[in-house]
Formats: sequence, C-alpha cells, structure tokens
Amino acid sequence: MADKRRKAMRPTMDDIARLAEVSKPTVSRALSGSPLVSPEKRERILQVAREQGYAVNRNAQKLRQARTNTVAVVLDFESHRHGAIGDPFIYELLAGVSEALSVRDVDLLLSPPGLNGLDDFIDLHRSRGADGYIVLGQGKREAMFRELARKDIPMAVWGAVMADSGYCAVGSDNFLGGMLAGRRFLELGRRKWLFVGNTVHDEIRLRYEGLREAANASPDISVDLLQIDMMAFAETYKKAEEYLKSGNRPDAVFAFSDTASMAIISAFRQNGLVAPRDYSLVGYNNIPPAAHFAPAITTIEQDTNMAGTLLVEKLMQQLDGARPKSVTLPTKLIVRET
Amino acid sequence: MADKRRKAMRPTMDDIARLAEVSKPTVSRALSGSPLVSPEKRERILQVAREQGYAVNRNAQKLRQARTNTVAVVLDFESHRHGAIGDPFIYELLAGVSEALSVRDVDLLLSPPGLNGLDDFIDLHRSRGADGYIVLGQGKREAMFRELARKDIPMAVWGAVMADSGYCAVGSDNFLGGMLAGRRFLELGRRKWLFVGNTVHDEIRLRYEGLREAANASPDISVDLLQIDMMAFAETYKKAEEYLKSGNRPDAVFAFSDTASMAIISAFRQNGLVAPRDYSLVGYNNIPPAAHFAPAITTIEQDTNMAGTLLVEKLMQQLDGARPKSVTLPTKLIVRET
DNA sequence: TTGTATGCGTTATCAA
DNA sequence: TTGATAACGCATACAA
Repeated sequence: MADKRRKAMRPTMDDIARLAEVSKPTVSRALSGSPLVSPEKRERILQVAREQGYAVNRNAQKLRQARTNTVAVVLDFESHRHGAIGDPFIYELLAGVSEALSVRDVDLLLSPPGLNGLDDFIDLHRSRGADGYIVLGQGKREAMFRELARKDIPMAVWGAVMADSGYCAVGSDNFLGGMLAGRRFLELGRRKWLFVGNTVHDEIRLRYEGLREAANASPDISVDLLQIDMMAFAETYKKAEEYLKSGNRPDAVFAFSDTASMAIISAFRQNGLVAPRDYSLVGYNNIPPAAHFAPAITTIEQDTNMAGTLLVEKLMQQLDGARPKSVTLPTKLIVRET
Repeated sequence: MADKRRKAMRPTMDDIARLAEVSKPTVSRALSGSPLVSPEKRERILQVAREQGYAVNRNAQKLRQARTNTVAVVLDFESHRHGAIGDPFIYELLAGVSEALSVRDVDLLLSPPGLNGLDDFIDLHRSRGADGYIVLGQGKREAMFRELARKDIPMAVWGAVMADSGYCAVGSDNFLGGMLAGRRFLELGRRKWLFVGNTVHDEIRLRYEGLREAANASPDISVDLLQIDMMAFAETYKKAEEYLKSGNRPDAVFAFSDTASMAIISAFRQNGLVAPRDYSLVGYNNIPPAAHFAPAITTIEQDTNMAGTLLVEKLMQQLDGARPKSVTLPTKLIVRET
C-alpha cells in the first residue's frame, strides 16, 4: 500500500539514501561532488541514483541555498520585434551571454514577465527569482538602472558607458565610433553630414556626439539629425525618403545599424543617389551581409562574443561582493565600398 | 537582539502575518488573490506587504506547487552563432514565444546548460526545472524528440510537421514552400534548378522534396543540390562560388533563407550572373531587408507571431493533460524582382 | 568520513 | 472565512 504509493512517485533523496544504505546528507554530498565521501559509497550512490532515474529537485535546492544560480536577461523586445530589428546584433549578444552562463552552469531567465518599472526589478530579485540582471540594450532606462544600482542589485548593462552612471556598463566605445565615421567623412572631403538614429537611447546619442566632435574640425561642415523613433527597417526607409523629398542632399550618412544602412541605400537609390558616388555611408555592427551587400557597406565593428563573456563576468564579480568597473570594448572601422 | 536579526533579514510570510495580525495561510491566500479572504483583511495584508517590501519567495512556491510555471526554450545556438545566422527569423520566433509566455505569466528558461542528449532533457524535467519544452528548430534531433514524447514529456517543436512524428510540431508548410518555388520556376520557364541548404535538417529537406515534386511536371528539368553544412553566410557564399567555378550554370535557385539568398546574389554577381536576367531566385522567411535588397528578393513568408503563440498554446494544452495535434502554418510566395 | 537534527518559505489539508 | 499543522525536498551545523 505504502509501497504502491512509492512506485508512482518520483524518488527523493531519502529514497536514494535508503536504497544505497547511507544517510541523506551523504547522498547530497556525493551528488554535489563533495570530496568528503568515500569512493565506494559515492559509486554506490551514483549507481542507485541512475537506476532510479533520480534528479535533484532544483527548487528545493534553490530554496535552501544562498544563490539561485539564475540570471535574468532583459531584452528590449519591444524595440526589436515586428521587423523592428535594429540588427541581428542584439541576438548575437544574447547568444554570447547564453554561452557564458552555460559554462558556469547558471540558468538564464529570459525577459521575465511583468518587468516594467523599478519596483518590478526589485521584487523579482527579492523573490529570489534571479541573483542579478544582465540588460541587453540600455535604451532610455538609464535613470532606472542608476536607482537599481543604488539598491545594490547586481546588474551588468550593455549600453552606453558613462563615467558617473553608478552601475556597471559594458559597451562599445560609441563616442569613438562616431569619431571614426566622422574622420572618414573628413578624409573623403564630405561636408553635409547626416546622422540617422534615435538619440533618446544613450548609446546612440554618444555616436551622434562623436560624429559632431569630428565635425568640429572644419567650420563649413553641417551635421543633420534624422530621428528614427522605432528604429525599424520600414520606418528608416520611409523617413529617409521623406528627408530626401524635402530637398535635402547629404553627402555623408552615419546610420545606427547595418540593417538601417541597407534601408538608407535603398531609399537613396530610389532618388537617384548612389554610394559612394553621391554620398559616403558608415553603418554599425558589421553583420555578415554588410560585406556582401551592393555596395559593400563600410561599418563599425564590435566584438559580440567578448561582450557576452564580459557581461557575465562583471555580474559574477558583483555576486561575489566586488564592485567591478565599467568597460569599453574595442571598436574599429571596417572600410568597404561605401 | 532577535530584533536586530529581523531587521537585517528579508521579511517572510510569517512576518507579514504577524504584522497584519492574521495567520500565514491567510496571507498566502490574499497574495494569490483567493476569494476566500475578507476585503478588509486582504487590504490590510497587501498594505503591510507593500510597506515591508515583501515579495513571495518563488523557489519555495515552486517547491510546494505541482507546476513550476517555467518553460525551457531550446534554441540551437550552435547553428546560429558566429555569423552563422540562418536568419534573424529564429529570433523573431523567440520574441513571439517570449511574449506568449509573458502573457500567461510563465517563466522562460533559455537554452539551459548541459542539455545535450535525451537524458539531459529527461533530467531537467525530473528535477522540476521546467514543466515542459519549446524547441525552436528541430534540426537533426527528430529521433530524440520522438523518444521524449514517448516518455510523456510535454513539448512543442518548431520544425518539420510530419504525420507520424509522435510529438507535437508546429511549422510552416515546408513541402508546399518548395512546391511554390518550383511552380514559379515553371512559370518562368526555368530548367536547371538548384536547391541550396542542409537537407539533414528535416524542415529543409521537405522544402527540397517540394521543389522536386514540382520539377516532376516536366522531364527536362534538373534539380541540383548544394549542401551547406553550417548554413552560415560566409559558407554559403563560398560554396556558391565553388559551384559556379566548377562550370555549373543554374537558371533557378531556391535558398534556405533570405540571408542565404543575399549570399547567393553576391556570389553569382561576382561571376557575372544577375537576377532576374540570368536566373530566378526564391528565398525563405521574408525578412525586412529582403524587400529592399538589390534586386528585391522573391521569398516565402511564414507568420512568426502566430508561430510563437501557437507553440505556447500547444505546450499549455499538454500541461493540462491534452494531446494536441501538430499544425501547419500558412505559407505563401511573395513575388518580387528575383 | 558519516550521521542526526534542523530549517529554508511556501501551500495544502483539515478542522473549526 | 480562518487558523493550526503538516508536508514539499534539500543542504547545512554540529556531533560523532
């Protein structure tokens, strides 16, 4: 009778202990690879566990331990859905983070539900759903992250790296990226520059500022700004068309992503403008198709693999009580046809 | 002294109960929105909880409850990293799934560590790390999923929909996709067809078979197969170049993704071949840049949003004890320049 | 090196 | 409608 019940249920550590004729803690130790258990017992225990198809209950484990070994990764899907993809870039970043967490055997909780305001972030952490956060794409939430950091919630953010942010950020050197694009335009003798992107996002704004900094080299250079709210392919295309229809004729364009660059090239061609003849163009991210597009797109490269690894590393350091500093990743210009 | 300790610790349900002067179960009921608690008490409890910054411990919750309210989403990062991105498509799918799970307030565990063989899938489920699986991209693992389904592990797979698979699959009608491409080639009078992709993946193989089915319409049509192992942009480009260098001159190409199509167009142009003059081309997925590429790419569209919703729905039905059937999503040809 | 006893923070069961 | 009590399955402190 009691037997029947046992049959139907999943084995617990108690069952394994009984069958292996040891105590429960010994089973626990054996399973977690503790050195404090004799080889014979360990072998016997693992054997029994295998036979019984036993797997440690992770929820009981998490309840008992100080760490949950789970990291919440927050992705700004809103800015990246419905063809509103800035680039596959953000997903390569996600892949990098996923891999780095995997190596450490840490669970990745993706964009947990209901994570809107500051309080939601605090609550999830309090409820021990995750030990900390990795945020992919800072966007417009700088103030919130600042506040979170003040509350000592472990967090690593991919985005703009600013001196006084108060939280740990990892990002490409956006300002330098802008400078590099600007210097190239200078070399090519371009005078009427255009920046395409949403400067509400800090990382994008820094690129714009870098570009303007480069423009200071000569007084007869103008830098125009084409705001793209949703940063989607279609919207970029439309805005670019309108811009040209209004009579504007830039001779240099710096776009927030390679995908956006494709939209620009397309819209400009529609109006008889061809790169590099009529204008120069620099994109961002160096996604694979950029090299083979017609014309091949000049762009700025960031190292996504290193980015993922670094984000995880920084977060782990915080979980260990440290206060790691923000880092800026190397950034370089890849010159191609445009 | 005991007081001091309390101060430093996070409040538990016991603390809230004491402060609100009710019993622990009542707090539990109030917090989970049970109707069996009087409005005044509920109000008082919520008030105290807010004041104390209390958040229910999710691990204790999961330990106690039958469901963990967590779904593991398995992404084949290996096939999609290092510029090896078939398309941003798979990530749009992920976004769709994430959204659908969010709506139901279910956690998304992304590509959990150590999930390689059959046993790993079984163990994670046994250890109550997830109630079930959503697999994005069946790839070469059909046999394993079949086995998992036999063990009654809830699961919904994005991939090839086959009659006898034994597990619940959701996918576009790959065979029809192939047929549609073939019919178009027929209309255009093309005779030397080429299929580009890795037919080891079932969903890709079905497209190939659909294409061959269409080719049966006329005896003088040949269908060649260019195997791409990693399905990366660079490899596709290289393989296509080699193919042409060997003297092959197809007049119709059906590629496994739009990104691959871009690689094809690029490689062919390198060899003096231009679409649609010299050959016709059909891609897959209808990603945004496809419409604006030069030339604009004719492609096959699948509905990613519906796909995500459907995958989640099917999985939830299984968690509720049902045995939902596989579904095939509508698939249509988008005719553009190529 | 092993075992005993205890507690982690909930929810379910049952009785009131 | 509420409360007392008992699981849930594990890991740790401590003693042996």
